[in-house]
Amino acid sequence: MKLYNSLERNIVDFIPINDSEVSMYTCGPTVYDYAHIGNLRTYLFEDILRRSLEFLGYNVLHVMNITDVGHLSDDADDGEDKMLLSSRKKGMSVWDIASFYTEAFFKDCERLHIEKPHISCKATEHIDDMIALIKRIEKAGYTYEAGGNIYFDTSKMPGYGKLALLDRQNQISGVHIDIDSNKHNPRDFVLWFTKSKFENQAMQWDSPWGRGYPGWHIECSAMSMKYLGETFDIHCGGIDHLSVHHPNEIAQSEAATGKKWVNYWIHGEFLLMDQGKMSKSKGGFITLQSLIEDGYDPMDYRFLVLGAHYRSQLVFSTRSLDTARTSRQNLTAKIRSLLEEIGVNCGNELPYSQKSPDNPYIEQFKEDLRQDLNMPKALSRIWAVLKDPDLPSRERLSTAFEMDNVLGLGLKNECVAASELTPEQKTLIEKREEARSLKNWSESDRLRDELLSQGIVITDTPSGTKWTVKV
RNA sequence: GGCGCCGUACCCAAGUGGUAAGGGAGAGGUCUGCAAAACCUUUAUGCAGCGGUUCGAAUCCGCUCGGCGCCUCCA
Repeated sequence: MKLYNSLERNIVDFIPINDSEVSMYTCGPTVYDYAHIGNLRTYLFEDILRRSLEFLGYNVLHVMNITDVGHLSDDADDGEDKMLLSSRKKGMSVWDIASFYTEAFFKDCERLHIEKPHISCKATEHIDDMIALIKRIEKAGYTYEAGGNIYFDTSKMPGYGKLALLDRQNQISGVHIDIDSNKHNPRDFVLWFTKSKFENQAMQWDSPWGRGYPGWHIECSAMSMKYLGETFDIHCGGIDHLSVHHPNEIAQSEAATGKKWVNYWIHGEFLLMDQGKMSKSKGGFITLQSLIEDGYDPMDYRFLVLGAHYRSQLVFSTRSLDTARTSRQNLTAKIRSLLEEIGVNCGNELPYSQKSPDNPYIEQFKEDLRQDLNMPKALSRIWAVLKDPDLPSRERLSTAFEMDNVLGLGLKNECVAASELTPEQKTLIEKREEARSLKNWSESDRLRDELLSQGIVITDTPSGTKWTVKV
């Protein structure tokens, strides 16, 4: 397996710490609002990575955090707390906001066939772990107190910012940087806040440094190490985390343990709108729900995402989603016609075996996955299989279903309805057959239109008249 | 201003120095009373432009033009 490791800025061989066991941590959502489809692209990418690893024979332990602690809208000690802002707007408590959007998030994931992490951990349930970790960092000498807050001193960390190539960047630029005057260095960040300027700050905890709440970055370090150990294989997230969040996570984790923390950093690129990136803070974002209300199937969006490599920016448009929908519908239609051909109806046992079919397509498919998750290419293999005239229908299907373990399009749920027609509709079809045999075309066309208005699509084939339910 | 990424047909998109996958859309055809579907065929002597390295470049190097992201909360 080859993967692009952001740490090395290169595609490298993936070698887990323990043979075929893979420990993987993915940065989860901050639950103060719905996820937008840009957020969801990242979770789709992580799902595909996990499924690919599993398909290639690895045992994956997947941990994801739920950020349900309020965070400041910027890294300085000012700005609005997003959770608080949201709770004020909706007239709910911060705790209710968190649980409401957590549920909404998992519902979206389910609709997109994103596998649930083995462990989903809430920040608010791990405050003790964070405090313990900050203590370790403090003991190791990487912190200072200023203005009531505990800061991480980045100047004490030799390789700080390696991931983001920060050493190559010109920090003092013309662009504004609101420097928190308590910081010794602009890149320093808060581990623990005690000075909240918000009234009625609902989320506060006691700590050795005073009553307050944790900094933004510490939760990922504390929880990932708790469940995956002090060094683990893979850490994923959106590309935006490459420059601030992840370097800070690395700095504090490695300061605490003195060892390398994560071996492979894998980042998903952004989904862009015509005008630029989609962002929570700028508003105007698209949710999965809104796509569904516009008549799309969540699988249309999954299909769209599968069509681009995870490290490429993907520009979203109605047109591209329409194309994905058409293409996916063609794919499922092909599946259904093969099922029909071998006489499998809804409810029947599918012609699927656990054993990998003995044809070259699966091996090619695996090779595509091994090449840094080349999903567009992997996806093209399914067309090749389904269209291969030399392969028996049954084998085409079982190969496609096998591939779908990674693609996650739910192809096994496709089936041909055995009988859903009302007696009246059956009569209409019979009447039409009669009219056709008498070459009474106007009558037969009228009956076809009538059935169509009831959602029944009639097609005449060489082997007789067939009907399908309009999608 | 600094850092990084990208420019492949009408659209999306893969491409690992050796002669351009796949999907949409379009065009022709087979079939058909018609329609739809299905199937077949077809659509880039060229990969932003210009130089260079090489027997050979979409792939490597340089420059130019254009797009995007980051440097500030962000998937």
